[in-house]
Amino acid sequence: MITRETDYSMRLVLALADRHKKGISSVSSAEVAAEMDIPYRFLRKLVKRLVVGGLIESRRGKGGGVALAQDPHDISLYDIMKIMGPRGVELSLCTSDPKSCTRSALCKMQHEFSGIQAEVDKRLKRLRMSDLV
Amino acid sequence: MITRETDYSMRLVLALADRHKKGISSVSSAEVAAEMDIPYRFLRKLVKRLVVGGLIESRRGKGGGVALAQDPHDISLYDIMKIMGPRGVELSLCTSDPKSCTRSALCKMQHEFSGIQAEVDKRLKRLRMSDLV
DNA sequence: CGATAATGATACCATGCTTGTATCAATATT
DNA sequence: AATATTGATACAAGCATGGTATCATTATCG
Repeated sequence: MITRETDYSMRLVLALADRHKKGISSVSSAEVAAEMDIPYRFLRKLVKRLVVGGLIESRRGKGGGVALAQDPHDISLYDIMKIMGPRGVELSLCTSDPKSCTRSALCKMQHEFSGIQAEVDKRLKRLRMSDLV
Repeated sequence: MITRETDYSMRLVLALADRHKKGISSVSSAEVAAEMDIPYRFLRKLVKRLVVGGLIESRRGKGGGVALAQDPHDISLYDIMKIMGPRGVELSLCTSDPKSCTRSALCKMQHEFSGIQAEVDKRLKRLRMSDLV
């Protein structure tokens, strides 16, 4: 499921990829919030997580702001979703933690789920920010 | 995401498919709850929804119970997930309700999401209960 | 008829997740 | 020193999930 957090994060990264393309070194969170229609305070929280996650960089003080920490070509939707929470990427407990399923030995579904999970992951990793600017 | 409701519903349907195979016409919710390790009252709610959804049938009174309404071969995991709630099947608002995305015209992601959604749906539909008994 | 075994219908509740908001501290530029 | 930015943390409303409780209805069997 694409949550609001993921949605907003994508918008932010896309805005930064756009600046990157134009050779602009950084932009303030406030500007991105206004441009991409994201609640400012909410965006600030997301910025922090993406910084910790290594996708973007930030600089404090006047004239500061945020910028991509990597080339847009190296950032996939999968990367963003993983930072925004494992629950955004994983379909079921079955695949991520097989022990949580008491009858895993009997369950033929686990294999099927793994296949679906792998396919989804593959496609999310293939979807790079550079393709969307 | 596979929720508890979906998980329990699958267990129920699998138990009924097992009875179907053995030629047993019906079984009580209580028996399935005990056998499949599902909270009884919770299961009762799921039973109702699956009956309304047309996947299973129920008969009241002594000697009553529940049974499959269709052949196990005609019941897919997709069917169960759809009844348990659209949020179980759909990845994002983007694909189900394009109008909810204000910048849909600009958004190249919508197409990608649709592709992933279609692939997941295809696999879920392919996964039939008869394959799991 | 009456006891019993089952589902039908509703309502309720606790917990956690999602989506925000508010406040103050730290820091860099001018 | 003023200002514009991020950093850190706490708080809160709303909704979804998982689960429980109660009473009504219906079918079977003795």
